[in-house]
Amino acid sequence: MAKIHEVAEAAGVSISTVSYALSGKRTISAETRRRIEQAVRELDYRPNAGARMLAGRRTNIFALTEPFRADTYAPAHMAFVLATSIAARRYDYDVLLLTEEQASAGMRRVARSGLADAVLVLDVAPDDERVELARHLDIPSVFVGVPNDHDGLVCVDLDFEAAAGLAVDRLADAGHRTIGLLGHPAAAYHRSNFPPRVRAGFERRARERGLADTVELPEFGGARRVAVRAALGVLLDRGVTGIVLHCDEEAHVAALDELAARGLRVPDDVSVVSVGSTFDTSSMQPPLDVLPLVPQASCDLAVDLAMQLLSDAVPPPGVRLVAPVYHDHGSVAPPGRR
Amino acid sequence: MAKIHEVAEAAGVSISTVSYALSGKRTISAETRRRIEQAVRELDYRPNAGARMLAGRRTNIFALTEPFRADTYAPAHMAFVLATSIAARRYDYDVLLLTEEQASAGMRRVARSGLADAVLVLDVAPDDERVELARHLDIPSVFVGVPNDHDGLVCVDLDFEAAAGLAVDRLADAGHRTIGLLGHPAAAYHRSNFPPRVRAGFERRARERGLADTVELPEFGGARRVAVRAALGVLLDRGVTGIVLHCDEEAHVAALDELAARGLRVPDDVSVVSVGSTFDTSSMQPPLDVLPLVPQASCDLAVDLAMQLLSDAVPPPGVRLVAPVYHDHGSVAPPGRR
DNA sequence: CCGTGGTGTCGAAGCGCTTCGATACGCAAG
DNA sequence: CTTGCGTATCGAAGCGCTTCGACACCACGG
Repeated sequence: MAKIHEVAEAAGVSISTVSYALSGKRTISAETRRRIEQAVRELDYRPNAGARMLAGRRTNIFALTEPFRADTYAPAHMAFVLATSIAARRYDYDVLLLTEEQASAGMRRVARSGLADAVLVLDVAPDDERVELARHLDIPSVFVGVPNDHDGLVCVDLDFEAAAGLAVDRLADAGHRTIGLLGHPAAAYHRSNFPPRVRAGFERRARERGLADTVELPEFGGARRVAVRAALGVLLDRGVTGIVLHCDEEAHVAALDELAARGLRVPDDVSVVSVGSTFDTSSMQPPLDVLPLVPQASCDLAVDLAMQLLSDAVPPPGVRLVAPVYHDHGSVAPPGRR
Repeated sequence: MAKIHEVAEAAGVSISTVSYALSGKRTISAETRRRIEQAVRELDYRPNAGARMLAGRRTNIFALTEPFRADTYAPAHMAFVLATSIAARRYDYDVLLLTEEQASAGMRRVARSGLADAVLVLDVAPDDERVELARHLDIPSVFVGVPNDHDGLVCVDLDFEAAAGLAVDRLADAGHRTIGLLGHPAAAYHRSNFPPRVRAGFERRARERGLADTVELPEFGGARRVAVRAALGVLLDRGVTGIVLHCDEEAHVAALDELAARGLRVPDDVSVVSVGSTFDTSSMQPPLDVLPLVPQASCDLAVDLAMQLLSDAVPPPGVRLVAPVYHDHGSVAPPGRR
């Protein structure tokens, strides 16, 4: 592996000139820069990571804490990890994966050994042990997700509440007066930070628009299909004509199957809107309107904020909500043909 | 963050003594070691990662290349990433995640900057671009999976061929004379390294045991269920009484549903064995016998090998196959009641 | 002509650790 | 009493980079 000293020699300049040329922190004449860049290319030079960390007090590494649990829904989490990694690369940062069940241990270890410049916190629980730790860590952190107690933290997330509100609006605008939310199982409301926000947004907007609303949280203990069937039954019995779906892909499919089995067509008999999905609802049978959760949107912003936290223009703590976007796939229509 | 110098001071010894006490590379008296350990605890000391890399020529980091593709089956891949991370922690190693589509770029970058001590290669394709690169890299690598051309590489994997062979044996031992393999879609046979090995093991053992065998690779282009139904139809039409399943969870479920729909009971009418699954087949309806792919087994071994490659007792290149284990859940019985 | 300020480059001092060789000590053997 | 050796510890030299302050040079105005 070539070293900066060899580059300097090849370019006929001093070591420090090479360093400045590469970092751009001091002006270097065009000609000198050209020679240095050529030497770098010829020698296939890349600064040694350890030396850079030690001298520069920059590791160019983000720690990513993602405490994989048994019940973790893999596809969504993988999408977030991937999106974070891609976002980090834009700034020439790499991602160190912390997966230990004792999430705090990893964060503390990495911070104390100066292995990372900042911590990105994924899969945030409403009452997350990492919140308290983040406050006392000596490197900055960004939460992708909003814990209950987020005082002094920098958080990024989709505005789930607004998303649910827009879903309700769409149904109300189409003329529905009785709507229902088919949500994640009740347990998810303690484990994850966003289901409660969807529910709150749903209920608030329903109230504001004067709609009758019902919330059903199927228990997936046994067969998923059975639970979804039961929940859907409750909603339909109450005369629901518009349904907001906030659950995983399997439950979506099960719900659509069940509607079909009951002879109900979407959107002719029932209107459906999906909220906060990370999977593709546009190729379902039928395609569903959706206000998706886009990992890239949150992760790009999270990485941007992390970079700012490392600069001297430190942004203030607070929650940054990403505005939801409505994608129309034709699953909402006026009620009443039933 | 405390530094080694402060630890030395607190323990009343020199810096080098602290270093040796912590690394164990020279003998330190029990009493001195005690004082040092106490100082470390009190100061909450952790060696600075950058300094360690620079001076020690050890980064304590493994790079993990996992080129997430659109068609990646998330749960299995996540399981491997997690297993690797856990295995690495046993040696106080952290994992740096390389996800770039251009997988080689990340490997090269990390190797050239000395960011990692070794590369762990996941999600290996039969004709993987990382193979050639690994040969020319100046840090060692371990492949979890076996590429076609694995000359000079260190590879670890489940012995898929043996697993398929054992599955066939089980069916043959139970008295089945006509068996079928319901495999991954044909495309997977180019993308991944193990489907061909399962197929080869299946066909070879079937031949050895004198069985009639059929291989069906459903195309999941449209609805999964439809494809699985068709493939299963072909197998049953040919008089298959024993089925080996080597496909994803969804296809398993679809296959069992389809059997039930045809009024065929497992194992009374048809025997079924699952091969190389990472998901739980014991809680399916009905529970299925399985020769599972256990991420932990492969990843533990891969990390062990990586550590050896970093030691002076460098193991020879070659393929290390993990022996498959048969888990009986009662889905195989003698044929003929049909 | 000298002073002034901007521009481009260099030398050297670290960053915090590991590790080599040297040293000091005590103890058994000669 | 010296010699030799093993044990426990120390000092100092890097590891490869960043960055600070210094300096040389040139163009400009006075």
